[in-house]
Amino acid sequence: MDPQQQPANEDASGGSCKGGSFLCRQSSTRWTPTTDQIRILKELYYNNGVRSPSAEQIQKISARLRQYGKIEGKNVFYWFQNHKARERQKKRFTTSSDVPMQRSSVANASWKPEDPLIHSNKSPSINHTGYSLASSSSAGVLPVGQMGNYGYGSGTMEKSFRDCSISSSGGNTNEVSISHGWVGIDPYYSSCSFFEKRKSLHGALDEEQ
Amino acid sequence: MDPQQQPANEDASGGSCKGGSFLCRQSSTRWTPTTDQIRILKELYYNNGVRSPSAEQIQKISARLRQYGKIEGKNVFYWFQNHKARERQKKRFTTSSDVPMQRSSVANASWKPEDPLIHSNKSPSINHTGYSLASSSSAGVLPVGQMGNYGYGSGTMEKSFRDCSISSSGGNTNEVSISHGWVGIDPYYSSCSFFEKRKSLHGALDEEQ
DNA sequence: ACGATATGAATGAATG
DNA sequence: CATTCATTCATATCGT
Repeated sequence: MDPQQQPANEDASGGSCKGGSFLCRQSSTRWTPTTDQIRILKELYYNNGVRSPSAEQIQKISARLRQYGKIEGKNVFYWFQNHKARERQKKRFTTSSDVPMQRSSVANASWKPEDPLIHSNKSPSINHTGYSLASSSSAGVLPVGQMGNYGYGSGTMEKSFRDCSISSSGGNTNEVSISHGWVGIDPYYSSCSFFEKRKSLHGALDEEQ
Repeated sequence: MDPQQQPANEDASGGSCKGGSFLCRQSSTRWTPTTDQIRILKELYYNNGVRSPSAEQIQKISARLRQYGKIEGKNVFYWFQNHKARERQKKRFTTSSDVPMQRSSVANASWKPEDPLIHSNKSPSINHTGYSLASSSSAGVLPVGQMGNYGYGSGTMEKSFRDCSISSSGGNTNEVSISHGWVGIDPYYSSCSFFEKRKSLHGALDEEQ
């Protein structure tokens, strides 16, 4: 497995606007998360219980993930939405109105293969904890203890922690040296800058900050 | 009762190969529908107009199909998704150089007459029972036929603009449906579209670069 | 054995 | 939040 397609170069906009004629649709501009980005996202999702990050959190997260490749806020937003939705959906298909039973047998082996396991080549004893979005920086704020709600049902209260500053310079979180480099901050230009972002979502937008 | 009524014998597909043809022994990862399963799926698709079964239907369908071989909910789900998508895709090309179809209201049962032809096995008379999808005792279960038949559009429009038609059918409805966002630079662009403004993310999702 | 095609699976992006 | 669409990847199967 490891469907991770080849190292997606972040140039992303590579193809650019399907040249040819007007009508520029950033084709192929679908964000392709890198393994590291996915790893982190899952960490946030499972370890931190983040399910529907708020605008601020989204920004922070995306900022942090940007270290690993191009990414925008909406990507993070959609990622969480999808991940959550799919998890639920899976349950919906498999779990038929099953009465509360204790046997833990048949209830699984159905949908998602669940964590694809991002096997990075890290040492067997990694433990790069403290990666919680919230820790790493200021001394004061610290993870408010995860609401320990992995089992869902917490959906609405995930706004426990507050500031998640992404102190990039701490030089701390560098727990694993990513293998294939290319990370870097690439100056990705959007060829089609006409409507690249400011107007992509629903077209509206605004002023509000 | 024994909900776990899984016909163990089917397992990989061993016994299901009664088609008298090939395909026997393929323990691979991916689900390989048996001829019977395909037959039924197509029946549902074409005869019943099922295109996007909902969770419950999926459960029922998969339960029924399980008689013919191993199958899980997700398989059914994906099957319909793919079938629908591919049919559309295929048609997209077929209808490419044709008169601008007027796209009348496709609000009726009329799945295109193309492809039905389910070449089933040699069995001269298969005769699968009627519809007994309903497996539970509870009432309410009925033939899965939920032909909603939303035509979606055979729109052969250029790319993927969903039809932005304001239902103007003669009058039995007064719903104005518009929503699509995305400002395009396309010639057709004119009506539908625009803001949705949901004040929750947009501002945040968008980020400065 | 390959290469082409069909089709299952996965997931980003949207819409309602 | 549920549902749906589009795209792409992975693999099975078939043709030559």
